[in-house]
Amino acid sequence: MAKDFTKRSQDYSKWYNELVVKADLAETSDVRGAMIIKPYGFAVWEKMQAELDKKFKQTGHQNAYFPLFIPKSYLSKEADHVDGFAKECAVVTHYRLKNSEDGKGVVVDPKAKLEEELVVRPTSETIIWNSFKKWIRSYRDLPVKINQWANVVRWEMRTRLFLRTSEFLWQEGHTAHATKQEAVEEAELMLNVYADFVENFMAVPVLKGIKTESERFAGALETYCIEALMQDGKALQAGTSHFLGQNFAKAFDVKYASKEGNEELVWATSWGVSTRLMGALIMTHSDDHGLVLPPKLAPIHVAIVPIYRNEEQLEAISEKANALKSELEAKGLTVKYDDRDTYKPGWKFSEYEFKGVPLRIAIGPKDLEKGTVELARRDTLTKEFVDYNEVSQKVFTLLDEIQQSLYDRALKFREDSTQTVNNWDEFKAAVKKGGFVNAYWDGTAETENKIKELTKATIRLMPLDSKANAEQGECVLTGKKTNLLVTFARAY
RNA sequence: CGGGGUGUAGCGUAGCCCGGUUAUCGCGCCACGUUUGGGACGUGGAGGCCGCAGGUUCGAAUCCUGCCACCCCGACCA
Repeated sequence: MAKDFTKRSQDYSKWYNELVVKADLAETSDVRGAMIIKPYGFAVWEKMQAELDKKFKQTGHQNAYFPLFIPKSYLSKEADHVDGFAKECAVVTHYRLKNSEDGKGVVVDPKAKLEEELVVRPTSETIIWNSFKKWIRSYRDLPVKINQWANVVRWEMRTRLFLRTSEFLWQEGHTAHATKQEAVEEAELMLNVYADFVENFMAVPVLKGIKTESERFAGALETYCIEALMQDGKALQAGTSHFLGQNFAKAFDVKYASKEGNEELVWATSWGVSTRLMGALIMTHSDDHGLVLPPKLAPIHVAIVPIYRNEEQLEAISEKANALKSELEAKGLTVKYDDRDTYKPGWKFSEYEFKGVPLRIAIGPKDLEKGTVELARRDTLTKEFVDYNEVSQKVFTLLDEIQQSLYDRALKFREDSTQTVNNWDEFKAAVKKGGFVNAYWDGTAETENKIKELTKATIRLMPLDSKANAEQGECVLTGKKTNLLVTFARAY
């Protein structure tokens, strides 16, 4: 399995592709750009969903479901929005097939052309706001705070498993508020929910900030984002939250009667994270031995492998293993006792290692004699013998430790990979080296584009409070005085 | 959608330049036996429209044309 597995230093993207497939997370499908998420990969995604869903509900949101198909005319109601997505929309034009003339298959029935073509949703603002219009009459109907778990389609030229696929899974939150302040607070709140989740559950440290105008979501006034740094020094946008102002309320004519009896446009937000988080997870923690999963997202916390020479030994070991399994499961862990006799222990060790199972316990004849087990941790690849009576406690301690140490390790990597530069030569060298590069920027799209052209680096984010920054510096490209100290990187 | 590369068994490959018996090897798979503290070994077995469609030829995995898919590098993006 991990034999002939590409090392990160040899070819990082090959390493990633092989890891995703060999760890049984996902595979490519016959449909261009679309992926098949396999049970093991989906189990990780389900853990992410479960935690996020809990957080959304705790912050007052309700789940709902809106159609996959959006009437083409809806999409064009908000000008910036349609501009942003038009180039990557799949369109449904017909609703029926018929047998082909030569009898060898089916063809689209030209008679079954749709009056109005349907767009497969690239995101759902328009169809949701079309409903909000019907739902919202008075200030008493506000706020409306909806989330939906769904698939969306964005026709991509180049795709990579989890990182960019034509169809992907995500959640999209859509809220409507009476005041600007409330909407801005909502967008900021959800950004914090994401950051909290990504850092504490995925053990992936993130920077929080806002996007420049050119990187902003199509139709938003402000896009808040969290950015993570991958091991190859490239940044990955892990989640976004948008303050949409009144753009969609205007486009869909969503007004409410205020307490004072005035007719007012409502204020909007939307926010989402996708299966792309799986890519962030993989590229933050995994190593040349395969996947590394933080305990909070691991579908299997502990794998127990018996080592035996005869049936008698297996029985004695199984008794101990099953007792331990029950004890750990009673405390909420997922434990796999792998007593298959079709694979040898060494093979199983490698398999669980490759699949990122945080802890592995081996029980053999020597352990039976000494009353111990061998406990191995995935993140450090270290092993130790532990008294059987203490192993349960030790497992919990170690899982916490692994969760924390993965985060600490990733944070240290990010800090070591963050540079602050003051002039163009330093900037070029820093971007070439990789990682986050902090530099002053004069605030113009022109300079931003020029920098992107010259170095492939983009502004990943501006600090949340950048507008309040009193410090002055010189733009790294133009030398103009500016107070905008922003973070650049090459990005996924 | 531009430039480059690759398509041979589930996976990785030899053969292709220079056309010619039954398409090579490894891994994996199946059966039986021996094994089991870091990817076991033996014996036997199954598995191929040589990416697809045309063409050249007595004869094509091999030569020609077109198409498709995947990978890498650009443009676009979560």
